[in-house]
Amino acid sequence: MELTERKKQVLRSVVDLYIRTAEPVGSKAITELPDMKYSSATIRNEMAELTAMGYLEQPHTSAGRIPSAAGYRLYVDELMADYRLSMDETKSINTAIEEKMQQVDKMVEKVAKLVSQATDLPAISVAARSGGATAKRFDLILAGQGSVILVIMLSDNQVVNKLINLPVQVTDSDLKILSALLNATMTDLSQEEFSQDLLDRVMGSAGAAACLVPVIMEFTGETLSRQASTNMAVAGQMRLLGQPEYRDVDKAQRLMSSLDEDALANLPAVMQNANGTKVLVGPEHVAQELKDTSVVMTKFDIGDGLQGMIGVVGPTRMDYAKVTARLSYFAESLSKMFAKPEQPQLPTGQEEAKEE
Amino acid sequence: MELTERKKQVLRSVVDLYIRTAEPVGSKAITELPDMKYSSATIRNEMAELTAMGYLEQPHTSAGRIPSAAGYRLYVDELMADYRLSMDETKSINTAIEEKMQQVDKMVEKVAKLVSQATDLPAISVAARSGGATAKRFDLILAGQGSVILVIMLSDNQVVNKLINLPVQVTDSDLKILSALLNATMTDLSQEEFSQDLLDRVMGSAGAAACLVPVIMEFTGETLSRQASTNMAVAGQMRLLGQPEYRDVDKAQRLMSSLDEDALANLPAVMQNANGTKVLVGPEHVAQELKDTSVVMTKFDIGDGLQGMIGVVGPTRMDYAKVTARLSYFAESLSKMFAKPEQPQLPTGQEEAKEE
DNA sequence: CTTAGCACTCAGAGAAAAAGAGTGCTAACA
DNA sequence: TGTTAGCACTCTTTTTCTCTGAGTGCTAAG
Repeated sequence: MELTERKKQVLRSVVDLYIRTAEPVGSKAITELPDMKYSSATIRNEMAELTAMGYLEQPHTSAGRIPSAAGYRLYVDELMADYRLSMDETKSINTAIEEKMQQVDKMVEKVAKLVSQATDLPAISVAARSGGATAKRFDLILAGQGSVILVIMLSDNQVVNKLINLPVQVTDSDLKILSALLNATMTDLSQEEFSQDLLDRVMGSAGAAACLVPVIMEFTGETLSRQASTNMAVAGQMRLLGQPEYRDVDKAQRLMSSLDEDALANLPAVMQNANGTKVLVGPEHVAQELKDTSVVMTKFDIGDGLQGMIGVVGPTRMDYAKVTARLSYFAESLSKMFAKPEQPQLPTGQEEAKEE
Repeated sequence: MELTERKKQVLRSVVDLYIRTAEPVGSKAITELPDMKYSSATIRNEMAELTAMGYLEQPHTSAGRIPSAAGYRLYVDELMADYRLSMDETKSINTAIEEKMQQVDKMVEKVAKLVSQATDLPAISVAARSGGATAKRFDLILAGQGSVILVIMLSDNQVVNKLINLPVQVTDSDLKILSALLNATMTDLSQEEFSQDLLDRVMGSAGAAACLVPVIMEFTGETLSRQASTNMAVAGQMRLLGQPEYRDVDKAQRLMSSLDEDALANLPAVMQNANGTKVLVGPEHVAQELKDTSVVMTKFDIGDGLQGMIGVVGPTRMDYAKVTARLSYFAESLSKMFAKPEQPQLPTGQEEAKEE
């Protein structure tokens, strides 16, 4: 059987309507659409054939049709109309990004939150390093009696810090000496280069605060390897409840619990060598738990060897056109923001102050 | 009418059962409890009187009784049995705290997450400063061409950082000079002391990187005032769905949306001058939206003038004994952890590395 | 190839009936 | 005087049944 132009038009109409109403679509509803010049009988025939071809399904005999996974696939790949973002939409996305991206290390959480807001669906955001990070700078700060704060700045401009409690007293100048030493010897090293040998070498010249060195080295090593894997956040799970397919609390709950965890860990892998925006429809999923939801995701560039990914999860019946458009725009804006380090990302810094 | 010992016993039984089953409790069910030596008829009489006294209510004539707000109140204040935490529970709380509290500045989020996990209810965690914070140390780090990372360490050991993009080029030594200046002039100042005057003064001696000063000052001021107000996180909203009273998605959604926002902002105020663990039952609430949920909350000490608060939100029918016990223990452990700066919070630092 | 017409199917709404849980009251009992 | 057995009554919940209407597939005519 052939997929004629008219069949495509019918399929598109069914998907469009179903996305809007969440109810099975009957031949009559299609007839009433503008641009549809055929009678319900004709549409019925077409629909019957589309069903036979696997693009539509029927919940039961006397119901209308709903798109099958294959139907959505076709819709996403060929049929759906481009969704043009309105000025308002682009503007609100830009403002959000500008206002929220202040603290570098909370980036992932904030992006997830923003994307979720923009799409009204649960969102996930991941930052992963392709190469390995290195430490760019160490600072040691005395914090009260006997505890020290270690601040490490990574090559990707993330800042991590750790409170270390000491068994012995150290002075401010001890720390100055040690941090100079750390900066001299331990910066720009990849995780693999943190060897026993290095530890011995640093310990040798560490002076009074030597007891800190093993802790610092271990933490640094850990940090570098952790960052190397992934760093991800999920936001807006509750938004699923807004979708009629999740009126059933059990269903919603089942999905939600998987939204927190490993199921999502696989997603970045899917994006690995893909480019642009990718849509995973229902059963095409890697993760079992997500097999009746769809995922839209896209990559963006953070610079300094960091890869970002944002995505949203929703019912298969989600508004792919809108979601894809917003997500792509988001990715674009984020890439742009990270891409121009010479150029202030905010006009010139008057708005810097606004936070949260 | 008098609240006899037997009436109390009946009331306690009703609340206990209702907490466990979420179903109205009938006289028969009470009879079947061990330690209940009266017939259902007697219990019925008692229940009728408890209802008249306002401690119980009847959803409809032919249903059992459920506790009224007053009933819960009495239960919480006098009736409920102490819940003894098992070794497992205390251990898992301690391990969680030890493992997760590495990054000082992500404390609030992590505590919220942990508390929610421990109670299986949505949790909120707040850190608020009684006095004002001050900056303890400034660092400026050159990050690629034309952008600088500002790291501020606050008097409460929190570390905040901000990426600043520059309209002009600065060198590493410019930054050294400027940060020395900042550390000399801007540390230990409360928010109010950040005046135009100070700005002028610092600008005057700032040298090459002077253009950074306004941005830094503004950010610092903002940070101090923001930290001074509150810093809060909510976690585990979805856990509400596990409660039978929220099988109704609309209801759940309504509550959830208020869980994110202002409704909670009032809670810390309630704790202001209270001590220990506090229970707010349903209609006793400040926040309209929460009027048919209960909140259990408790304070803990972060040290350095910081006050912490943790709390959970749940149906009025929550297991107060268990929740209160866990929450109190949590608060205690956290206080302990923050209270001993001379003493390593982890044995001696071998485990420091574990993160996430 | 398209369309009008029609018999047929089946989910969902509603009404009616049946079941069951729990009560309040009375009267007997210790 | 406090306790309990017994019973009629109330009202929710569950089940069963009927009915309605949307939507279909097929046939035959345009």
